[in-house]
Amino acid sequence: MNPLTFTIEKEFPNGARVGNIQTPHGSFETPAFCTVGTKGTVKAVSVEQLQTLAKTQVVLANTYHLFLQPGEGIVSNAGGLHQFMNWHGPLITDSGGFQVFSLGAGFGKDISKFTTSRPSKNILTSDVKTAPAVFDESVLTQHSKLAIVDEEGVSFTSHIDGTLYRFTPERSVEIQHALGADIFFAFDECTSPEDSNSYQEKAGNRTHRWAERSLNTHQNNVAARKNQALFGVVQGGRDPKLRAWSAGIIGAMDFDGFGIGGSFSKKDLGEALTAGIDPLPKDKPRHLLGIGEPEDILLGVSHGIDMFDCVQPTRMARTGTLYTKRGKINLLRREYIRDFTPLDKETGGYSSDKYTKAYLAHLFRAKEMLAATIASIHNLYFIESLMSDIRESIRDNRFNDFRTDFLQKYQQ
RNA sequence: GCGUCGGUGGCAGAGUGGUCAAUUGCAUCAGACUGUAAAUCUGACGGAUUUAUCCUACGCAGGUUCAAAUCCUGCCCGGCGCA
Repeated sequence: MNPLTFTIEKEFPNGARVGNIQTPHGSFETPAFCTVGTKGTVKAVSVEQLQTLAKTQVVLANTYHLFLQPGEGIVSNAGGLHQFMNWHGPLITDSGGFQVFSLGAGFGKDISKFTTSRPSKNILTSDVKTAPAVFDESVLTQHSKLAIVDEEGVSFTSHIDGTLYRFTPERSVEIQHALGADIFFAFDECTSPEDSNSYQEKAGNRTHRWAERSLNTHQNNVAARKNQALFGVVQGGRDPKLRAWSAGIIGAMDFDGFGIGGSFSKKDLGEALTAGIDPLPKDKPRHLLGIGEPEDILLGVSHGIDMFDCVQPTRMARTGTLYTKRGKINLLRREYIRDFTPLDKETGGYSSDKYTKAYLAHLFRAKEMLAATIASIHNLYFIESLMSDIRESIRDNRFNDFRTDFLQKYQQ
């Protein structure tokens, strides 16, 4: 029995599609936004608020973080992550592959999912990418990073206490089995957009081998196979040819769905999607990892992406920025101190008309915790509402118009 | 009244002869953030500006010195102690 059923309700050739995914913990409609709850909590927001106020469909947690704290054994003893965190809806875990990048090549460099327009400082050249024959801890300190990759896996220095740990594809799958999410990801290497094509190819090959190993480990666990779906992750960097290559190889493996990983420059996301989605099987869900600005979601949907996850709505919320139909606003700006209008009347929903900008501006300035909560609920609802509008528009054959209209107002 | 310690930029608080328009924190202003090392980080923060420099500033007024927030004198104000 398959733990995941993906039903496509309507789709356009090589384009947007609407459907739903059933998991052992309920179903969700696609295209879907997966709210990120890295450490088994969506920062500043309770599960009850997610359900009733933010209209959250799916939550995504992180293997690396939960492994470090509290450890997968605790979560497993609690009865799995659903039980532990009291989220009984669809749940996903990410493999820790992104941390290979953010704590490794991207460490301290001002780059994460996208390159910045600013010239990045201290770009390490390919020397650091040379895997040592025998792993030596000093390599980490030598290059001031917390993670380093080799063929077998990745060695991490915990950002919490400096302890050295080792992740392999097998270990990542084992931890994710213990966490027990409905969907989880194969362990991959998220590469830097500043890596050369030859490195992208080398890392891609390794990610493909890791995908195979992740898949084997999962398939050998009969119990886990019944309850958990495994997604493989496409890499390939920014070159469309490499994207297509990686998608062809990962897409041919027996995964339940596919993640599209990597880090981009703003302008080549579209190309990467065009090249990287086509080789994937049409009947399986595609998840664009770590992307969540409205304009990027719309772009992804137009290419046939079914799932997104992103830190952006909650992180922005915590630092004082709200999404509105007319673009993002930073509540810490002087102009909102005396702005007694609702947060975003046009979006509707819980926080949009119950609280004023002046009140939230006050909470942020006073550093009250409730600021983060209200703002997070607002932003999450905004994105959920956008996803819902997107689905409706696909069903009604007017996605392109919707996209144009939305962006025109949003980017004015 | 006597003694003593002190008065520094919006606030707190360093500095105790030149490298001081003055460390740092807070506040303020602006910016960044996309599979969360993030309730975080970056920049600006006396005035003018040809961006080189000039002007005004460390309670007030004088003085010493090539040079004073820093030393001296007087005054004003505050804390503490004794009367």
